[in-house]
Amino acid sequence: MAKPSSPTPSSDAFTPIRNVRLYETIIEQIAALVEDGQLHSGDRFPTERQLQEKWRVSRPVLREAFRALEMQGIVESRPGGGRYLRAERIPHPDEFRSLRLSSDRETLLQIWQARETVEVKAAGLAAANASRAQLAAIGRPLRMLETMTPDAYRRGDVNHDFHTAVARASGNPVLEQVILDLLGRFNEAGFKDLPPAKDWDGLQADHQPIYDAIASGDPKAAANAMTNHFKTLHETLED
Amino acid sequence: MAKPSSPTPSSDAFTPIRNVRLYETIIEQIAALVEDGQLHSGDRFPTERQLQEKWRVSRPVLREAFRALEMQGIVESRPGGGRYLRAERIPHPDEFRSLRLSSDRETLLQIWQARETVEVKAAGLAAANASRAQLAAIGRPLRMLETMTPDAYRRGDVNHDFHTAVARASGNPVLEQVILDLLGRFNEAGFKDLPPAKDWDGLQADHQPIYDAIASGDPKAAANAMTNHFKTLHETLED
DNA sequence: TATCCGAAATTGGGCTACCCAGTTATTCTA
DNA sequence: TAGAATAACTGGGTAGCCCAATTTCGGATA
Repeated sequence: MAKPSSPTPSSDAFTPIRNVRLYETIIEQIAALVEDGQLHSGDRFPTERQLQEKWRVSRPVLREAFRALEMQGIVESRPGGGRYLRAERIPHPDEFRSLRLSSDRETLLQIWQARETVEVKAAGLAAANASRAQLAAIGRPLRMLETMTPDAYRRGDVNHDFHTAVARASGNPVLEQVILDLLGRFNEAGFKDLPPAKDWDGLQADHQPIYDAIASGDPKAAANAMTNHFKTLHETLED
Repeated sequence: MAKPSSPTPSSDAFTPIRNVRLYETIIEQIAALVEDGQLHSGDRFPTERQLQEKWRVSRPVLREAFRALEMQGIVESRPGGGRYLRAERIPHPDEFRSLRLSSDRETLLQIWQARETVEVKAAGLAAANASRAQLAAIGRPLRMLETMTPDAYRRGDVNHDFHTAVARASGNPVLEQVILDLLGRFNEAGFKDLPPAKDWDGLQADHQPIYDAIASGDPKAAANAMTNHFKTLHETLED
């Protein structure tokens, strides 16, 4: 039974760009389960064997779907004890992809705007909360830049390490994760398409005032310095 | 070969809280591949059969790992054509979980702070960019509140819909997604532990000034109104 | 010689069937 | 009735198979 269910049934005429994977439709089924109110946070899922029969799919695909959700902390699996829902909202499968795949100029600027929003805040918090060790972590990339040859320590890494350190020093792990995520997307989306190290060294100089403001424990100055940093680079982004 | 590799080998004495799944270690292997510089964005992965032999795991677990990464847009699978890397950074398996699972008071406040940061910005942008339809979407939950009985339209939904609409009206999908994510986490983390609708109606009244400011196209006023909203509720959070 | 076409090998998508160890429920015993 | 032994159940993992889409590559053709 359950005829091998061809991955791409007779989809009309021209097959769409991407044929849907089975595990994605399963995730949608799970989402429907939650939205219908049949399942709430903390509840236990039906067993693999039950769902397998209900949705007419094999266990492996079921597990693929649950694994994807599990990695995002939405579902918890207890060997021998069943699976449990841990969230109230199941994200649509291509929610992430849609944003990540678009690497046009517009998206890049949108990421930039989002980054500025959160990183300015983080700089202010860092000025207020940074421990000595965290401050050192912020300064390290800058000193690297002075000491070493430009090529020895890749430029992108300097930038990444600096912003990461500031994010961490904010003392707010949630904010930190948001920043890390945006930073990652930014690098993927179009860092390579940026100025070929034109006045790159000059831009890097922007980092120093930020460090100084944080070091002196002045939140407003730190926020301003970070704002300037983003403003300066924003102009470069529009060459 | 590859002895069934018991899920939990003879882990020393007391087994830790959570025994590691195989697919997680595979993700770490993939991450190592990327960090070692053996693989860059756009490159093609070795085939399932090759990796299966290299890491001594079965194909299903390999696919579980890749699926989890695929859903996050980090990997792309082309049936018959191989798998391709789409990012430069592979997140650690419990990067998400660690934050989502902690639902203590401290985390709740951290989420709150992050939300304030991005939502204040979104309110300002919405005042500048909101279309007529988007403005209507913001006003709808408020009118619902007036018209209907308190129970007919669940309170949590009003709040959720309002903030979601503002986020969308910002015109920045990236910012919108960040807000949606934080909003979701907030609701999961501890919304239920909040005041049992004490002066809830009064708090909802805070939404009106935000709407008015956005409607009148005044970014600063909108940002201020949103800031006040968060400040007011912040006090409530500390009862 | 350059180009096009078709067969063959390759690759991911999916399924069935099986075994294992931890968890939970049940039953039997003291 | 409390407690221990046992059976049933559940997720973790493996092996092997078939299918359809994609590459690859060699041969026929212009």
